[in-house]
Amino acid sequence: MLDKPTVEELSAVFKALGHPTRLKIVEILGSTGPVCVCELVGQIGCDQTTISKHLAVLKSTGVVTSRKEGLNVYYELRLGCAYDFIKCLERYSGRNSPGLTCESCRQGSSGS
Amino acid sequence: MLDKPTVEELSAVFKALGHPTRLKIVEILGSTGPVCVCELVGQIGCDQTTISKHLAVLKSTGVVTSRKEGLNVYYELRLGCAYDFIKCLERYSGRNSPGLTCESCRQGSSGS
DNA sequence: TGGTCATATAACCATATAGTTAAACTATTG
DNA sequence: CAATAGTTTAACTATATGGTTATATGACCA
Repeated sequence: MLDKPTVEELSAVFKALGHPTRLKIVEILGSTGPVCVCELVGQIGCDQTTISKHLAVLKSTGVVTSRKEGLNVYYELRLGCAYDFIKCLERYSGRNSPGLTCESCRQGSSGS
Repeated sequence: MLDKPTVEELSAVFKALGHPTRLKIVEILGSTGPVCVCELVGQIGCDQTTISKHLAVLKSTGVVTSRKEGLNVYYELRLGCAYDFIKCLERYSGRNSPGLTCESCRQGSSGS
């Protein structure tokens, strides 16, 4: 049985996603599957140590997992849910949309 | 047509949700509908000015809206999507679950 | 075993964030 | 119009965060 996470744990997930670089990482992982750090560095164009620190944040909050393969470390999105939510938000942009709820996310989620 | 938000705008939404108090606010708004500030203060047990500042963050990122009614200001969840995602995450707790994706969020979200 | 590549960690600094207190609005009531 | 209630804003301080540089770890190869 899964014990319900505390609000602190939950908000830590949001916080982890609350940085442009980390969000880009999640988008890349979500759209292309597991990639190694150097690949992320190449695509995002940040310093390697910066990416590495961001990955550590994502990993510590359970958003991604990692596995070592030879010299490389491959990161994979664990919280596919997050990617779905991002896609959801992208359609319901910040200020332009009057709409409240994203139907494609809503489904069996209404039970308390 | 809605223009796709930038990754900065998107991450700002996550960042806004990335604080325990703000997440509590969203949970309350999501589960009970619009409430006034004093109600939130009562339920959460923070200083009123602190709540007010958190509400400003949520509002500026488009997560909630507000309307004045007499002396009170009522806040309402605009991004129902966020509440769904929270519920989703609650079922797929941080470390305990091996599962990757929350089916109740996933649906028509896969198209880029 | 020494060198090199991919990644992670440590130390440091500048900036952002959150909480607190005090003061300012704003709308209602008398 | 004064007093009051609900809410917001401003100013301040302590702490957290993010980026940078330098260094460490760990795996592969000569």
